[in-house]
This record gives sequence, C-alpha cells and structure tokens, in this order.
Amino acid sequence: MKSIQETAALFGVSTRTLRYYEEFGLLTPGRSSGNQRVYSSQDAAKLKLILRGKKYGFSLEQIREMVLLFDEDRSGRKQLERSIEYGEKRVEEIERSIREFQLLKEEMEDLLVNFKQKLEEEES
Amino acid sequence: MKSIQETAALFGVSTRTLRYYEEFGLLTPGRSSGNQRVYSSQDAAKLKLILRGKKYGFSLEQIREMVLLFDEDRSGRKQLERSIEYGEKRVEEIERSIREFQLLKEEMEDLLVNFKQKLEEEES
DNA sequence: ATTGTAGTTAACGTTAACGTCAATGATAAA
DNA sequence: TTTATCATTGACGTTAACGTTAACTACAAT
Repeated sequence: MKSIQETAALFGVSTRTLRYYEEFGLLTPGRSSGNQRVYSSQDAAKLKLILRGKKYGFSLEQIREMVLLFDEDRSGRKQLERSIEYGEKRVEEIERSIREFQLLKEEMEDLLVNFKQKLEEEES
Repeated sequence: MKSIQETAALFGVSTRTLRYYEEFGLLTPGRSSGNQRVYSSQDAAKLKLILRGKKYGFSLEQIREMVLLFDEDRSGRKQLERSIEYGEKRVEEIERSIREFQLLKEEMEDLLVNFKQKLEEEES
C-alpha cells in the first residue's frame, strides 16, 4: 500500500497524471481513513500496463478497453468469454504492429545502404 | 504531378493536413503558375514515410528529424555521415521497440491463459 | 462571360493528456 | 500544538495536430 507520491515516483509520472487516470476511469485506488488515495500492488500492475500501452502510442481510450480486460469485476462467464475474444484480437493487432515495424526497419536499413553507397562513390 | 486534393485522397488525409505538414517544414511541394501546390512522386514518397512514422506514435517533430534524413539537399560528406549515424540509431530504437512490443504481446498472452483457466475451473 | 469547383492565406476553434494554480483538509515531526 | 508537508477537489492553462471558417483567387466547363 503506497501513497500517491510514492507511486508517482516509482513509475516516473506526476501525481496529476495518477489523478487524471482515476478521473478517466483507468485506475481505482482505495482510500485511507482520511480519504487519501492508497495504491495496492494490483493498482501498480495495472499502471504498468497503462504506461506500456502509452509508450506505444495507444490512446487512453484504447488503453481503457485493454485494461478493463484485466479487471476482476467481470460479471459472469459470458463477459469472461468476450474478454478473451477481445484480448486475442488485441494480440493479433500487436502482431500486425510488430510486422509493420519490421517493415519500417527494413525500409530504413535499405535507405542507409543507399547513403553508404553514395559515400563510397564520392570516395573514388 | 498531382494536385493537393488528389494527393490527400490518395493517402487518406485532409488537405489541411498537407498544408500543415508544409507549414511545419516536413513537405515542400512545388507551385504551379497560379501558385497552387503540385506534388511530385518524391513528395509522395516522403509523405508515405511521414504517415508510417505517425502510425507508430512518432511526433511530427521526431518525424521531421527522420525525414530530413531523406532529403537530397544534404550539403557535403559530413552531413551524409551524420545522417547515416543518426539513421542507425533510429534503427536500433526501432529494434528495441519491436522487442518491447513482443514483451507486451507475451504478457497479454499470459493473461489470456489465466482467463481461460478460470473458464475451465468454472466448468468443473 | 459566367458559374461552379478547387485552391490560397490567415486566423480562430478543438481535443487529448496532462500542467498549474488556489483554497482547503490530513498527517508526521518537533 | 504548531509547523511543515502532503493530500484533496475544482478550475483554468497549455501543447500538438489538425478542423473550420472567412475572404479571396485560379481554373475547367458550359
């Protein structure tokens, strides 16, 4: 159980960010007797996923959908099945992303080879 | 040589976007006798790179740096060498991105396995 | 020559994802 | 118990990447 400051420092984000994520419905830390936010390790795990998503350009809206997957409060089996289905779709999307990233990499490598050839031409 | 409309339609962006990219210094199409923008195939190739970058969450600022790599007007050898160095750095960054994406994928797959186990437990 | 569509610049509007106060309440240290 | 932090909820400010509108010009077709 950590305070908002500790959690923010631990993940390198601002406290405002944590409050915003809560306001946005992404994170729902508990409250102390004096109404102060307390972050469990569950919350931390969730935050880790959120930040990983952010790192790769997903919007908070998309992340919300992804994170809802990992909430325990799914009601019943149908919900669970739909969650799995949705999760598998996401994995496919990520696989597609990886492939396209690889393409981007290859394109850049090709262009670099061109550049190097130009350098060698100048040499002679 | 295409008009702004044709180019925009071809790439699925708005004309405003093309004008903004120019204003931002990313794209520099030629002008017709009547001062209207004309896009060459070179411009189109550049635009393609820009959009690919965007797709993966790079900012226009970062893209500007990347795209400058591919401009022909590099002055002299030193510039070319620096371009290559910078390009190789980018490739490394992309490789790192790919690795982390793969991690994200694996994490999600693990979570899906957990979900499925829960489903099976309910079954019994 | 006129009409309709597409183009131009300039300027203000918009949304996401926070940053930054301000006014006030909670907690820990002396 | 006072003081110094740290917390809370508004509310307004900010930046990137365009959208939208206005007032005007170019061009293609009839």
